Amino acid sequence: MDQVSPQRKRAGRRPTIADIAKIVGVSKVSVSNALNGQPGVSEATRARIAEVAEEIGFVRNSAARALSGAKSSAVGLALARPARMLGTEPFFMELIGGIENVLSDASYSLALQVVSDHERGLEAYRRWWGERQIDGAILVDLREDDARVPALEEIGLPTVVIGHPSGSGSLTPVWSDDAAAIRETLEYLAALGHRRVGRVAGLTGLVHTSQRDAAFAAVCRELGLEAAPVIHTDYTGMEGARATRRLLLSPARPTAILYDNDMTAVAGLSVAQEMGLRVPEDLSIVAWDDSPLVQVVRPPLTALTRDIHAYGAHAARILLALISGEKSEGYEDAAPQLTPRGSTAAPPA
Amino acid sequence: MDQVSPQRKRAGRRPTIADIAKIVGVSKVSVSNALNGQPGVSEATRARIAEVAEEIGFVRNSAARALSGAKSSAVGLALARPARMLGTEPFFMELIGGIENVLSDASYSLALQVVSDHERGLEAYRRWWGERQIDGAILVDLREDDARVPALEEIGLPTVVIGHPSGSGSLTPVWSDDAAAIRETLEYLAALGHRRVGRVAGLTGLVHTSQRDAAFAAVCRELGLEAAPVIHTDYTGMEGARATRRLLLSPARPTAILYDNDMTAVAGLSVAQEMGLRVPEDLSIVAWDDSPLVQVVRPPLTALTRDIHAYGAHAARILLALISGEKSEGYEDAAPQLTPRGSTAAPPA
DNA sequence: AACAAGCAGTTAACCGGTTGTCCACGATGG
DNA sequence: CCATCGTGGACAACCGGTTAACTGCTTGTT
Repeated sequence: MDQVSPQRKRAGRRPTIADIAKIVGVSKVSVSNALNGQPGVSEATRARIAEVAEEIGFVRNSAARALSGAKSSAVGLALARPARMLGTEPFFMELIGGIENVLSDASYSLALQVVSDHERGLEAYRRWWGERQIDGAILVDLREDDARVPALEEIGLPTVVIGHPSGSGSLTPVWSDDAAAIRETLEYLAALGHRRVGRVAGLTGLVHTSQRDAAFAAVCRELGLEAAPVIHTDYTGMEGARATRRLLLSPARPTAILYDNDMTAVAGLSVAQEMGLRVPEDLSIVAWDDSPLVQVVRPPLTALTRDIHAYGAHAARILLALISGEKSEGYEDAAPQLTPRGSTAAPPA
Repeated sequence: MDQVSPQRKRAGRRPTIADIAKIVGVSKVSVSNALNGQPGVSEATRARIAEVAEEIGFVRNSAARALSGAKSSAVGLALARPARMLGTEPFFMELIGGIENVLSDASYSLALQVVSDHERGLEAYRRWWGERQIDGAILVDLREDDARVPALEEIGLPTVVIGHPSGSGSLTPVWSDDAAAIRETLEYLAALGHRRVGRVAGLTGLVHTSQRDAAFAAVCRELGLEAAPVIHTDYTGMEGARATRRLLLSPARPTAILYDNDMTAVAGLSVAQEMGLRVPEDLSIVAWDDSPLVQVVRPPLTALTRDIHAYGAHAARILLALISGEKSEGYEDAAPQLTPRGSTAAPPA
């Protein structure tokens, strides 16, 4: 009866299990058990409860449930980027799409926060965890000596790191073999006859950047290629253009350039064409990450294709497994595949 | 004392206000009030409580707070897109960046769900609301006769619609004057001497598409321009290329084309160049939405610039106001500004 | 002097589920 | 015929924080 006069009976009060209990004539507990498939409720009552719940439009109050120690059915992802740069990165949207796909099948939702740097990102994870908002976390943009790794290890939050195991500590990594992709690309360029290959790389400090740097140097040496200087950028078109200009004006101008993302590659293409170089006759271009962008320019760019969507999906799947208590060694995703298009050819004689 | 023996005393129990209360020697309520800046607590006690809270690393349990009818400090955004298409749309990432910026200052987080269609999107909003996961919602991709509008009106969730007031019902709209932008563009093209202008539009059924369609037709008539057929696309490069091809092969080939987003414009540029047309000498191109993408191609594209980041920020700010009970008429953002670049010039004689 | 008002706190109840404990009832078994 | 067991279900306590109502006590008013 005390249900009838709460201090502030809101007009559109949402139905609770107590309402169902009253209607069916059983206790709250039975309703809870019935709705959760717990034993101790007869089939008949169970059916009746389900029916009434449906009828009055009952929705579980996840706050109440979480309060009683249950899961919160959400995972967190803090993206450390200057917000204005996000739009230029198809990568993350695709990744998020893949993650979401898996999560929503499990009725999990994704808490997303865009922060300015890793420090604030860590704060976000801490807050989410403190408030029991999330059951697990996904870490991206792994850096060398990333402070977030030990921090998340300490609070014991199930976490999947998108990045190479070498930097993920005891957290579960999901990664791809970038070195293999570099090798495939350089072998391809060497076979075409290129002897001097440049590289426009991404942000220094990121684990995958230095891994690619290392692989690039190693494979060049191995294949007897002359490695032009590696120039690091922030992935924007502007820096990609500048880096390309520097490479093309250097005394030892490369005959092919490998870019770390699609945007810098497209910018590089424009710069080359502006400088009167024909692509691919005078300069070959390879972009890391296939995307509509690299396919829409002329010539369409040879690219390292990977299924980013699947990548995100794998990460999410493993995270869900971790949350449900399973152990996981992580997952090595397929290495990026070289997709030759019109931007690569034999170097000028 | 009952604190000491809960049925399952987890090892790393997180501190609660009861712990603080015990240490400081006051009641839970005083702690709650102190921490929330409520009156009824002396400055001294307040300081002491803050100190202890900091010391033992207290974090509010938002589930418990939400259970007591408080806000959940999150807003929801369900994005209805085939997940794989997201990456191609800088627009949304920028928008989300802007939203996030404002939200995080208010310690709000954004619940994001990528769904396949509006129906599933509505489900997401319903679930979030039912579970008290969100205090407000943001609606994008407004369609004509959008079923989500009456649904959200009915459940009474504070909602901001990104889209024109004509379709937002009693929900609060945030929009920009697309008609003005169309007018500015067409006047500019007319002044250059163009007489026949084509348009590669976005998805039919979206409110802003038909608004632009209508404005385009009206202004063409007004200026005495011959409107080439409007071709609708799904915003992808592929359809943009196809549409461009159709326009350029039509008997009444336009001398200028206005595209509804950056991707189709860039695709159109490539198609034109492939067909041997020089841009801007033979064909002028204008892209809706400025982005790194349109600036990185050659020639860089004349574009309708708008500050999407600010757009998202405005929406978020208004939503927060709605949540705190204020009324709002909505907000008309600045109309997109024409930014002339190298892709527009006088038509061939 | 008497009373209202304000301040700093307290206690109890409550939000909506979940969990541990206990009970009544009927069937089973020896 | 009585002890045992299994089953559907009830009851109370609890999760952690918020709100309403109330209690002393100090201060200001008239």
